[in-house]
Amino acid sequence: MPFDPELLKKREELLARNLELYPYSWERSHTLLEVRENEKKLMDKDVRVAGRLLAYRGKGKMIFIDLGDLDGRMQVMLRKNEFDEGIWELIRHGLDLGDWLGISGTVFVTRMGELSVHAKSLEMLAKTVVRVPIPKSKDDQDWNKLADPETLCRERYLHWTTDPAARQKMVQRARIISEIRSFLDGRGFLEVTTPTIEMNYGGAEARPFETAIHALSGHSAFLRISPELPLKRFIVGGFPRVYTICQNFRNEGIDRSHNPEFTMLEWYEAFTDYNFQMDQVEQLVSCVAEKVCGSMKIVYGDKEIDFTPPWKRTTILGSLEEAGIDAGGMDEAALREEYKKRDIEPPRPFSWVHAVAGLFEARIEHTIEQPTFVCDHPVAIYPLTKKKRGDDRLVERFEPIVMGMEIGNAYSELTDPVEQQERFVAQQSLGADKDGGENHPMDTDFLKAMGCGMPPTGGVGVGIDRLVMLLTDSHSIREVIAFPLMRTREAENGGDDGADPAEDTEEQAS
RNA sequence: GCGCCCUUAGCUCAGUUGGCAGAGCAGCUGACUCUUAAUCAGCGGGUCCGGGGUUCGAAUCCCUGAGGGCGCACCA
Repeated sequence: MPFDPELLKKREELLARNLELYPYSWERSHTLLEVRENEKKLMDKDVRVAGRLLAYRGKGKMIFIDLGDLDGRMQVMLRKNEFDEGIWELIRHGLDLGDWLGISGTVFVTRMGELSVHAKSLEMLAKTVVRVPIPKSKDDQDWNKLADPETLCRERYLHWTTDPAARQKMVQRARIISEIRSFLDGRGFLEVTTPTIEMNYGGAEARPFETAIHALSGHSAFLRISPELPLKRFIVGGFPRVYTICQNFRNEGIDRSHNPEFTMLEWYEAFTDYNFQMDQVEQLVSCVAEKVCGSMKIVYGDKEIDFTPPWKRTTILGSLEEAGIDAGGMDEAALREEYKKRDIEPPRPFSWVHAVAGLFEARIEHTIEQPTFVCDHPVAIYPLTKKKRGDDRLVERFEPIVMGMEIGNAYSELTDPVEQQERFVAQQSLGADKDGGENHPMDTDFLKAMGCGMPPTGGVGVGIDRLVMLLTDSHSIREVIAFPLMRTREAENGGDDGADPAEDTEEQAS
């Protein structure tokens, strides 16, 4: 049982005294922050405030409590001679840290100089039956602060309840998404919705989550790995500027910058190429940073990141050359030597394109700190991109990289339907060569759509979670995703059946 | 998937060489009408992550399972 027996008992006793513990509503006049911000105007005036009980300092016939709400905290003073006996009894023995309370009273300042509410009445808005680990704090120090990273993620309501900074992170995330919308809406983009469940998946190189549709006799279906192909159908259909903000699902690794389910922004703009979109990305991100963080220069860990345009622009081959690796002038054999010389594990299958991409990831990517566009990637890996003008080995693609993290991906989108078909075929044979044997399905309907005529288009994807990480100084994707994926806890019922399931799976596997 | 580490009261953590399970905060009882990590006096609180083993004796050592953290691999 998740409930605390002592608190359950207390709840029963209070209910038996005809006290309302879970009322239907409560009229609040100000948030705690509003009271603080309007101190002068509200001085000696009546207010009705509500919040969670965060601290209780009893001094016999006079009690001070602290209430907290979304973004504020306020002291409340209660005096015995100003309450009925029954309510005073509730105040003395019925309150626990975590309870939601409604206070009506007068704004004043204590002799110690603290802005407070002198309570005239107190009402219980929600009696807790779980011990909420409210920390004590003074200045910048905290005591007994919930610290177990597992609990913080699994029981996020406790994290939010006990840590204002964790709540603030969610507020910042919402603001960032809101500012992105208003930026794109302001430039004439249409926000559209694309399917989460698809009969065919595509738009990225990733293993999908597979499911089954009962209504279609168990026909297999997939969770979207990218909204790219549906969005391009919008372009074909005559919408020149579209975007979506959606969850993508990739059945792959989980670590500090990867969650199986993550939020993606993608937009497509007809009649533009990747050069145009580079300008647009730096404008979007710098604008959002300024609106949400108050400046284009932000702090991340012990570094300062400057999002002020223009950002540095480089290429895969150019950045390798800067690092003393002339990959552009090397053939496959020379690249193989380079891997040996630098003791880097070579990609498999080994080819010029994979070798170049691999060298960049191993040697360059993590060293990039300030916002940088890395352009012109090897062709074979990116089947949805136009070839680089003047170099058939490359495609017109860029990735904005900040603090070693890819925060996006953009193309001059491939619009020649016949070349698209050829690239899909080439990608399939490439997939068959890999040890995973991962094979992407051919989306012939998408080819038909492109065959109907797709205007020149620049497309951009931005990983919202990673952008939020940067703008909120978060160093794990779990800090900015409200409910990150966690393994379920098993064998909570006890018993000695712990070993059996493992044996079963081993048998099935062999 | 591989390696290393962690799991003790509601929370944060001690726990020596294998020898009665500990502290602070929270909680309970009492005192206190301007406190603010309130203070003071007293009290209660445990599946030491689960299961098995070694031992006269296990939080501690061994095996095994679960969950978590970090690193590696995977992930354009």
